[in-house]
Parts: sequence; C-alpha cells; structure tokens
Amino acid sequence: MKGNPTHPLNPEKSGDLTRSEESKQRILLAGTAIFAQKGLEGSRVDEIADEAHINKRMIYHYFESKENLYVEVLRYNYTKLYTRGSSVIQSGTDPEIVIKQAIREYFYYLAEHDEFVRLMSWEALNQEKYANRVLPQLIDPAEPVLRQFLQVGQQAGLIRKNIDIRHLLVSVNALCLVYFSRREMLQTFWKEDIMAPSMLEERLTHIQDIIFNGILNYGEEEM
Amino acid sequence: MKGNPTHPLNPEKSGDLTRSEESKQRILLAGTAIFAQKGLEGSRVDEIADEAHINKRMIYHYFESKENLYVEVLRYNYTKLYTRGSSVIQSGTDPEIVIKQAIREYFYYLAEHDEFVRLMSWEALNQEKYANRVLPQLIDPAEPVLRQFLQVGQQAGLIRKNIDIRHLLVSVNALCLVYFSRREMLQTFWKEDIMAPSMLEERLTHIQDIIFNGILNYGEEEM
DNA sequence: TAAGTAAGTAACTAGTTAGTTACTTTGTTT
DNA sequence: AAACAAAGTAACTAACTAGTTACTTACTTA
Repeated sequence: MKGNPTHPLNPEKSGDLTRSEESKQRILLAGTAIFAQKGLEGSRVDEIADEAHINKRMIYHYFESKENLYVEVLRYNYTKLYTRGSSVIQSGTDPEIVIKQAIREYFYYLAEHDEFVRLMSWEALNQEKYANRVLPQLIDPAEPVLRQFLQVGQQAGLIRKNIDIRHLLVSVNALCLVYFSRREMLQTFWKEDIMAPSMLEERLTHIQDIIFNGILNYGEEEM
Repeated sequence: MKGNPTHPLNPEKSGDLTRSEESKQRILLAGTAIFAQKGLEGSRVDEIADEAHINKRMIYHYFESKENLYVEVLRYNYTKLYTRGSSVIQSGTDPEIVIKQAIREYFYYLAEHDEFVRLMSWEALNQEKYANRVLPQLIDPAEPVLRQFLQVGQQAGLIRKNIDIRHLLVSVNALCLVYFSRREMLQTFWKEDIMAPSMLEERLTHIQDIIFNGILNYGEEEM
C-alpha cells in the first residue's frame, strides 16, 4: 500500500483533469483491469489501490465501497461501448452496409476489449445484479432507434419477414461474443492463434456468411 | 455444521452404493449446486457441507481440498453431458436428421441444466484452468468421431464445402448457449418468459433456421 | 502569507474461512 | 464379543480482507 508519493499536478499528462478527477480516473482504470480479471468477489481492494498507485483510503473517499466502485466500473465501460455504438447506427445510409459495418465494429470492439467481454461474463454469472443498475439508463434511449432501424431494413426486404428481430440480435451477439468469451477453450483444441488478425477476419467472415446467407435476403443464391 | 446424525446404511435409498459412495455422491451434488451458483471463490466449504448434510471434515476426507472437489464436480458434470452426447452421434442414420436431433438435444440439455451452463461460464472466466484438467480426456476420444461424421455430411453435399467445420461447431454452441448464459439480461428487455416451453421452441426453430438456411444445403428455397 | 479545505497516508479492527486436530460412533471380520 | 477399520463430529487456528480511525501533506483563495 504505497500510494503515489510525489504526484505533482501534471498538466501535460492530465490535460484538463483536476488532480482528483485524475485520481478517480486511475481508480476506474485499475478497477476495470482487476475486476475484469477476478470478478467482484475475487478482487482485493488493496490490489486495486496498488494498481492505481493510490492509497486504499482514497477508493473509499471517491467510491464509498468496493461494490459501488464495481458498479461505476461497469457504468464506465458500458458507456464507452454504447457511445461508440450509437454513432455507427446514426450514420444512416444503405441498411445493408450499416448492418455489415455494425457487426464488424462490434466484433472488433470485443476483440480489442477483453476486459469488457469479461466484465459482461461476470455480470451474467451475477444474474446481472449490478449491470441492471446501469444498463437500462443506457439502453432505453438507444433501443427504439435500433428497433426502428431494423424494422426499416425488414420492410425494405433486406431482412426476411419471418425473422424475430430480438432473436436476430441475440444471435449476432452470440456469434461474436462466444468466440472471445470461450477463447481459452477454443485455443485448447485449435492449432492456430485464435486472436491472430487473419483468424479474426475468418471468424467475422463466417459470422457474416451465416447472418447474410441465413437470415437476410442477400441477392441471388451464390454458392 | 450439523452432519447427518443417524445415517443408517439404507439399502432401499442407496441402491448398490455403499455408505461412503453415497456420501461422495451427495458431496458432488451439493458441490455442483453451490459451485454453479457462486463459483470456486464465492463458495464456502461449510455451505457445501450443510447442503450435502455431511460434516465438513468428510469433504476433506474424500476430496482432499476445495479445489480438488471443484475439479471433480467439473468432471462429474462434463461426463454426464458427454456420455449423453456420444449416444446421439452414434445412432447414425440420415446426417440431416442426426444433426437436427443433436442440436435439439444439446439445446434442451442446456435448458434443463442451468448448473452446467453456469459451471462452463465460471470456467471460461477461470481461463479453463480447472476444466483443462478433465476436458481433454473426455473430448479427445470423441473428437475424431464427430469430425468424421461432419466430413461425411460435407461430402454428401449437406454442408457447404466452404464452411469451416470448427466455426460451425462454435456457432451452434454460441447460438444455443448465449440464450441461457445471458438469460437474465434478455429477460430484462423481453416481456415473455425466456424459459417458457413455447419460447424455447421458438428459439430452437430460429437456431435451426439460421444453421440450415445459412450453412447447410437444405433443399429448395422455401421462404 | 495565513487559513481552510482537498488529497493522501499508515496502522488498526472486526469478521470471515480453508483446513486441522483430537476425538466418538458405527460397521465388519474373525 | 473383541479388535479393528471406516465414517463421522466439534472445536480450533492461522491467514486474510473490507472498511475505519486519526493523522499529515499539498493546494487554493482571500
């Protein structure tokens, strides 16, 4: 439990952040790393303090409790994804291109954010106990936009009429997520490196192949 | 920490099991329930002892350590699935029917075995640390059988030639698993009960629709 | 520059838990 | 039925950890 002994206000590194905001930020990043690795129960507050180069007392000062820090770590990370997500949907041109692009963005977001994949997995096992405190606020405004977008895609004939859009969303999520959330399992049985760029591109192609040839009306038969 | 005070050897209830085998069995079942719910770290040995109606000391007598009990709980539960799985594959008639049946069996196995879904999820977060001690023994003999079966399906023209069978397996697994492993999340946003029989059948139909219309050569266009 | 406040620190406490010890009870074999 | 082994028990301990207390240092503003 060392804490950062000097800690001068460093305008170069901290930008516009005040010292306290910079400390909070460091705690959130450390919390993300540790909680993603070990979950709420498995993580030690002392460890997070060390990782953040801050005294444990300050975690209680800024976040009140371990549990509350965990919720704020979830909020921080979900917000990052949803902010990015909305910008993709809003760039509304051709639905087909937007759908393909959205799947690609989501897939590579997961590929590059192991902590996010793991935080979601911990929350699934927590029965979404903590995520439910932050997710509705984020999803409720986004949901009608997404739903309407997909309905337009359906009415334009791109998505088959008999497909339930909710299942489609679950399936896209599943096809992307499981590749990462179970990657140690896959890696046990695959020779190639699961995370190699060429393998990622192969997986994405497979997903788009399933979704577009299985669900969407995608021009002529082409096999 | 009561333990079972009377515990007469009860041949009616225990069948062929000796008393010690029956105790081991009770510990494994209790371990399955508690570890599935709370994971390795979150579970308390005292709690497992209570659930098994046995003294904690006996857990150490039969299983040596909490960690080792966890591994044996994994072995017990994976073995149950794999035993069932092999019998489906071996009933080798029409590949199309067998594939459909295998997906249905797996899907409903997961639907009925929440503890199994959760044990797998904990292991994913453990980077398969403990599952890797038992899985290869189970999968290694089954793998060539499955692979050859799928290759026959591919050569018979049922599965498109340009589909990587490994990705196909990951995808089927993903489409089934995520519906259950994230069900609290889905339930937050869906009105209907995710686990209602009609909803399960709907999900399975959707999965088979994706797989058969997207991946397999499934007769004529039918939409 | 003095006073007040925000940020940071070290040492402690109260509660918890995996694993052990020293023991008793139950069942089996000769 | 006596001797022995298997199964079961209660109470303990050593290690750990979330959260607190009483304090010092750094920064800001009048």
